[in-house]
Amino acid sequence: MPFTYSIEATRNLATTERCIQDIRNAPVRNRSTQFQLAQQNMLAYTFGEVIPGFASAGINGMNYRDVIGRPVENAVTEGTHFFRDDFRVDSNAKAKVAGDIFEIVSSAVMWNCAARWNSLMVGEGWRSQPRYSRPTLSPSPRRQVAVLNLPRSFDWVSLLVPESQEVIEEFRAGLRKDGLGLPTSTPDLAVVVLPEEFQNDEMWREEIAGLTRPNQILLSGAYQRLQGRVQPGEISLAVAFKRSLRSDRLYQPLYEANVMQLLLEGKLGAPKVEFEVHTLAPEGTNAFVTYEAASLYGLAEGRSAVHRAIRELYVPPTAADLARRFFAFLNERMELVNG
Amino acid sequence: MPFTYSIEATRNLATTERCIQDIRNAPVRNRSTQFQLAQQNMLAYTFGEVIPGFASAGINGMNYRDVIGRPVENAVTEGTHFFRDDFRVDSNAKAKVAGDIFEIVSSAVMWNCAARWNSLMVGEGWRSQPRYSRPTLSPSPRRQVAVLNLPRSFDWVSLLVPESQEVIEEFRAGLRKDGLGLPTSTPDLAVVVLPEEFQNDEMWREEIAGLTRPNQILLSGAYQRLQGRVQPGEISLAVAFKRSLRSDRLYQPLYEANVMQLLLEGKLGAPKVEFEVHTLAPEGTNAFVTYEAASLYGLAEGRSAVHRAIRELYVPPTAADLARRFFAFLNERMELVNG
DNA sequence: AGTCCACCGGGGGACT
DNA sequence: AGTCCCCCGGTGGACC
Repeated sequence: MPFTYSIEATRNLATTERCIQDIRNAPVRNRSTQFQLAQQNMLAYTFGEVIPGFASAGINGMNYRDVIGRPVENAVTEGTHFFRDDFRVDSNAKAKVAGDIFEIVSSAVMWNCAARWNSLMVGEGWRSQPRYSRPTLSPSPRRQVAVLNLPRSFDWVSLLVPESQEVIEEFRAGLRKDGLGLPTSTPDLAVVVLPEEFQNDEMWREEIAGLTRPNQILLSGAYQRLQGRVQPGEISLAVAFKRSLRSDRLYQPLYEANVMQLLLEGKLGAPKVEFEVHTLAPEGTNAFVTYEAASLYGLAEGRSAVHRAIRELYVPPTAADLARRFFAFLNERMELVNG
Repeated sequence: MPFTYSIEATRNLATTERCIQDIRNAPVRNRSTQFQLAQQNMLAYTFGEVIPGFASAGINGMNYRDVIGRPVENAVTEGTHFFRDDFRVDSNAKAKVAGDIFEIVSSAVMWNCAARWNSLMVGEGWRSQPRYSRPTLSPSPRRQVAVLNLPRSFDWVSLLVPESQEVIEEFRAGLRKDGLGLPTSTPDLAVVVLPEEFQNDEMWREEIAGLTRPNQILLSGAYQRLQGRVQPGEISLAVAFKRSLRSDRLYQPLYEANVMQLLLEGKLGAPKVEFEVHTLAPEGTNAFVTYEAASLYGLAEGRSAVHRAIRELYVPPTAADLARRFFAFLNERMELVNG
């Protein structure tokens, strides 16, 4: 399972493990798709033994856009190898898969950061390979975190402890009388304080070696373990991943950040909700301006401590930069948690 | 310029007027586009003598999705005629053009509605062809409206009179001190009260006969005439057009409606801002739920008159339905304007 | 010629 | 097998 395409590795794959699935004889109803980009196989192929930022110096310091582009590149090489001139995938297929890969790989990088951080927090010291500077915050098992890659269709409110969900439910019940609502959806990823009952579990301190299918399932299913167990102030960071930007595609995170701030800060007394957006291709400067928008709830309340809805639009140059930045964030933000 | 593809009509077009432009020998830098869907030519071809809702009964009552799909259909027919197997356009090209056509044609329907409405308002009586039921509001020249199809990159604040822009600017100046902002963008269309200085102009009462290029320019440039001349309470309706929906593509209108409500209702004392979304393919019911969201500004203020940010997600069955609904809206909303 | 803007439909996977 | 979810890149035109 090489990061760099290998004809030998490809040859050894069972057809069900290949990156390209030929569905010309088993078409999906109402679609003309001939070949599918098997996203999970692609991740296992290219990142089966590699988590960027926790791999070789070459990969850790490689342009992150190129790293994220590699699975599609490898898949296209495979498809061309097996199907020659017949091979074709729609640009929308590549777009969909590239977007998911950016999200899943970045989540894996942050998962490993969290594992390393947690290991420091329980007093195991600071792992040295690959080298990142040691955080300065004084270690405490209560300052461990969980990185949750949230699934499609998720509702971040379901992470909260029942009492907090109840507060939100009552608020909504009041709105419903007037035919109103305040539906919540989700960021792509949430970093939360690891609940007390998990603070001795080793799994939260184990760095994964690659995105094999079992590891994919571990990461994508992790959120289920924490549903109903997070205090409002323990949602430490929310992230939206967008491989590239368009001016019309900026608003789901901006709106959701506003709603989270209204509910968590306004109704549940949580500290500032940190919501950021990651991209590899901002395409101009307009997005940075859009994301200077003040959080509407704070504005309306006329509070003194008004802040942006989106804390930052971040363009990771390399996986190592992403990791460094996340460590720095944890070092600062986790000070809020009593050690 | 037929609504139904005509080989004769196509044959008579100069190559610059054709719906398909062959750019294989003049490629756009960094693009692989071979044939362009000349959107403005397509509108002139299919709708050059037709404004749905103001045309024959067959077109007025035709499934609006099919009406809106016709320009691309005709263009593909033309392209296949001239270029046979060489002809290909990316689905993203069709997507872009179909979206713009939905916006421009719907704006034209509403433009003609406004013309008919205005004619009634200045005492010229109610035009009878095609037949729509006569509004009941007592006519007044001050109750005329302008339908503005707003361009890309627009800022709706620029419509407002200088005093109101000044209020917003001061509010923003306060935010800027904290590194914050509250940028505004735009709905696709705004219906505003026709300013006094235009209330005798005939152009606002003239129904257009079709989307010839000059008429396209008239409609798309109309907003320039009203910039700086609209009172905050005179933005009667804002519309976002989305030919089809996806759950991630709902939020620009939702967010912008919230910002408009904060600024117009909250800072400028305007009555309820009516912002709606039109689509031809909602794809499930989720969007209807998302758009039940209460306006965040009203919520935070704890005002009594909280309302939805988006008043309605509307799926026009036919152009005639769209026209009828707009007349009904005007009949109700324009009562707010002193006659 | 170059840059920016905002359009949306074809998607792989989760779930039923 | 059917439905839903949320991914984004290729676009025609405006403006420079």
